[in-house]
Amino acid sequence: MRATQADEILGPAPDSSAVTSPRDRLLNTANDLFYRRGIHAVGIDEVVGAAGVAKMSLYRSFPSKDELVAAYLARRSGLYWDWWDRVVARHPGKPRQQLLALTKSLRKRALRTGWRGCPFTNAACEFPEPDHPARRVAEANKRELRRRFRALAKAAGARSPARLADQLTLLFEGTYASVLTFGHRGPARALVDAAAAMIDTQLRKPDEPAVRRSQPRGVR
Amino acid sequence: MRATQADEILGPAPDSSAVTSPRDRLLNTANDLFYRRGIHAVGIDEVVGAAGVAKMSLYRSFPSKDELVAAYLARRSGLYWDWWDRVVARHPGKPRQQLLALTKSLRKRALRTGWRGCPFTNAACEFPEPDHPARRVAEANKRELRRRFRALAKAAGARSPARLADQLTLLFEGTYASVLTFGHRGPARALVDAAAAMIDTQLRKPDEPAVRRSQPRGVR
DNA sequence: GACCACTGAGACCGATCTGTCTCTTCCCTT
DNA sequence: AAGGGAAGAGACAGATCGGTCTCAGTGGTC
Repeated sequence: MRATQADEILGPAPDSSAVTSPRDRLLNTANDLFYRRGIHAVGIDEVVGAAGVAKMSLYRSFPSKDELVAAYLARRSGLYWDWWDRVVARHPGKPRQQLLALTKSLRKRALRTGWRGCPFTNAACEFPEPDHPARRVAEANKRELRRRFRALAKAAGARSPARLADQLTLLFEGTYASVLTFGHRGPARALVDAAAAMIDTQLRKPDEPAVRRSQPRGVR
Repeated sequence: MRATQADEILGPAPDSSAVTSPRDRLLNTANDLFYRRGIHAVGIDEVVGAAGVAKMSLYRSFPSKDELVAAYLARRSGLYWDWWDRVVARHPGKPRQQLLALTKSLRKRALRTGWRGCPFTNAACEFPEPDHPARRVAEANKRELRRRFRALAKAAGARSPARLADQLTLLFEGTYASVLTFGHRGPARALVDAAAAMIDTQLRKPDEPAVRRSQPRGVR
């Protein structure tokens, strides 16, 4: 009953206390505080206090704050691929439908209040140092994202899978980033239409007429 | 000789010292340090030291660090619109060419090493508080971006200017964000092709065949 | 030459940062 | 019942944070 279907990406609530181990409580609290408020803006004392855990318990489980951050991101990355696999599994053998389903699911997430974009991109924004443990986790997640997009684009028969993958990656990253300044009523609402246009353009034969399937009931 | 043509967005170099006022030196240094390393990661003492300025001179010009950050972003926003206007001015009366020129210029910037995406999005990432002065500047910049995209999309004759504007905003934000984790060899290279596809899809009549103009010499 | 506003230099403040150490309590196992 | 390991509580350290204050120098203006 931890990661429910309604909370596909975010993971369990931060207040699951007492019954779990200090380490789990710390990770839950770190997930909540670091994501909502930013990593630099949240101190160890606050994490420890909100988790209801002694400070020494933190340093018994993690060698440093940086490693706690990396662990928080690593767990979040696992949840992210869980979500991805769940969405993809709904359309087995139909890569085009899988790509569209991913964008639709992300769009739904982006319109929710309280969502603050991609934890990996946000962490990379806060930590420019190339060898920071948090950045390593974030970059690994992004490499995997690009790899999966390429695989799906290739399976869907895109003329240039690498390019379609990069275009979709741009749209995903744009959705993540746009909520930071525009909020949940911003351009993220255009994600599905944009992705559909990209996919159409890449899968249609060059001289084939454009079939504008999502045009009539479009947003705005 | 300050903001040269070769350095369209970034502004003057940080080491323009001595001759300028303490306030200008502080803004130059803040622009360099805050953008490269992040805002929370750079303390007042470091800014003051790198600028070669007394700490009191900072607090004589700015009431707080937050206001220095806001001033840095405000100046940067002005440089951003200077760049925009310059690019747009190259194709007077041709909004479609203007949109494409903007994406091409941004792509060129995105491929440069040392570029670390959008200072406004990055600042918004670091400061989630809704009433932070830096956030206010960042959000104003983004509102203006969206407004300008809508105006250009409308002038270009898009079927749905608001939607095309949002799609292009997504691509811009995606380009900004993607360099944070993928670096300058990441999916940002697909920006121009993606934007061209979006524009094509929106400006072509629904039953018109797709004219894939940038396909033959595409990247990858 | 006197005056004055501005600047640099640096001490200083309280708060907060990450991380360490000690001591006590509690629960589980045998 | 006894023992032991884990965890809570909190003091403590050293560094750094943003911000204030004082004082000496300096360059320009009447």
